[in-house]
Amino acid sequence: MTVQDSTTLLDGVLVRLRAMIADGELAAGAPVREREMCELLSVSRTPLREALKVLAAERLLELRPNRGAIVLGLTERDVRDMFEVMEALEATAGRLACERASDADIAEIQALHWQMHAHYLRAELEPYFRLNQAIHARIVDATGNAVLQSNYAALAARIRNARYLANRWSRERWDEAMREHGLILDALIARDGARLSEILAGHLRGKGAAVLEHLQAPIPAEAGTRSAAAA
Amino acid sequence: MTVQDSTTLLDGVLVRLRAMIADGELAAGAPVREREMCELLSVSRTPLREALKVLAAERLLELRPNRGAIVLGLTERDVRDMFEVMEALEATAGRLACERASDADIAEIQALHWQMHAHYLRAELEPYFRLNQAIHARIVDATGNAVLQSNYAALAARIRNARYLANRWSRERWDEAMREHGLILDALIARDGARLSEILAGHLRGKGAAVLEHLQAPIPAEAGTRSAAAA
DNA sequence: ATCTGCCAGATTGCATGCAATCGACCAGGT
DNA sequence: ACCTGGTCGATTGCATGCAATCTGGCAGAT
Repeated sequence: MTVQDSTTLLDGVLVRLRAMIADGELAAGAPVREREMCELLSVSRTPLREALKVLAAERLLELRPNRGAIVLGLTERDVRDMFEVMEALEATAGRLACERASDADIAEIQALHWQMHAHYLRAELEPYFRLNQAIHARIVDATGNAVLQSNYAALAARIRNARYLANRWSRERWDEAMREHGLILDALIARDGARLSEILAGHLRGKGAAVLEHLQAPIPAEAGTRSAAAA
Repeated sequence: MTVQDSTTLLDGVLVRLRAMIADGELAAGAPVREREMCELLSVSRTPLREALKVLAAERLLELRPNRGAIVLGLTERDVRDMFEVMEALEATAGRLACERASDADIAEIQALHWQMHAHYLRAELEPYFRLNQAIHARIVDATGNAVLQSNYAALAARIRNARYLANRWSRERWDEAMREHGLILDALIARDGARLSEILAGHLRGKGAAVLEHLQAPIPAEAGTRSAAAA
């Protein structure tokens, strides 16, 4: 699939660049040169430049005037801040989802849960994570709140681009997370909003703590000052 | 102040357009034609087009391929969704602010509070609202969480552009809001995070309910489908 | 040896030209 | 009278050219 398949070149470039960042193809700190990227994507500078501006507004890139763009990494502070906000969003999502989710929504989340559980048993990290993210996203979606959804998705995308976070889970943490997911499912099925909200918040705190712990030693190429480009 | 004073034309255009939308100079549903706006701002199409893309990503505009951009209005659903998210964010902000705010932060918020109170007594709506927004923003800032800050600011900006929301407060609602603000200040000074969090959430719910109530009758020019342009 | 000033290459910021697309209007047919 | 098909004007999407800015290296002075 090339960039040209989209309705507009800009859209295609956006999709492609976001994927490249999320997949680590463009690592944190990597410079993004206009002409170079133009050749790679086979588009002219105009749509590419427009895409860079949008991605900068999403805090995925940093634009340094006259000096090009670089992929924004996450500082420890960023991760901490983001988990705090995600905790707030998911807690609210849990409460609302219990009120508003359709039975079909819950059934689907349940199905995802057991799929994930199977991967957990087989210690298949990659698909486990994919389903994990899907479950959390589905809970948020089940609130029917589009604003909540998009804010959550934006944060999730930014965190995902720090791929190294996913490595080196301790077995204990994994077991604990899986246990928590069991409680999450129970609360959702019981439509106990207060309980689900609390569990999700605790789950996020645990996740955040684990991530931050593993963020101490392996400090990857870190770059990017906090200068607000266009937010 | 013209657009040219900024470091880059794009930045200038962004600031200017955001202000025009927030001030209602560009009303909801109004089309934004490139050439027209270029003349108005005295820039060429390139920086203007880049700005439009960014504003679309911020959900302030909607880009319709080959048909130009229009200013996005807020549906009742949008407002409801946004207040739900703001409630979550402010609740978290209240809790964190009590832990982390410096005494100077609190003193400043206190000063803003009494200024606002003075305007309340004189029934000066406009400055009252300005200070109201400033107080809430300051509480969020006091958490030191940049992610929380920017997410909150983005929502506040989108809501602010629906200016009609500010009109026709009932006296009762105003009194109640002022009372609540007194409690907010008390809790903050006492650094009682749990209490502040709860009060802020309730305050937001009240605000949201009041806004939605007044949103029933005066349905202004509404426009914009929910098609995600580039989010 | 270190520092300062300058120059050249590279890269971005902006302006503009061209082609493709969309919407409105009008003519013709049923 | 209503509907269908086609054309024209307007507007956007994209490509490219030019000037301004920044980086790195080098020469010369202290």
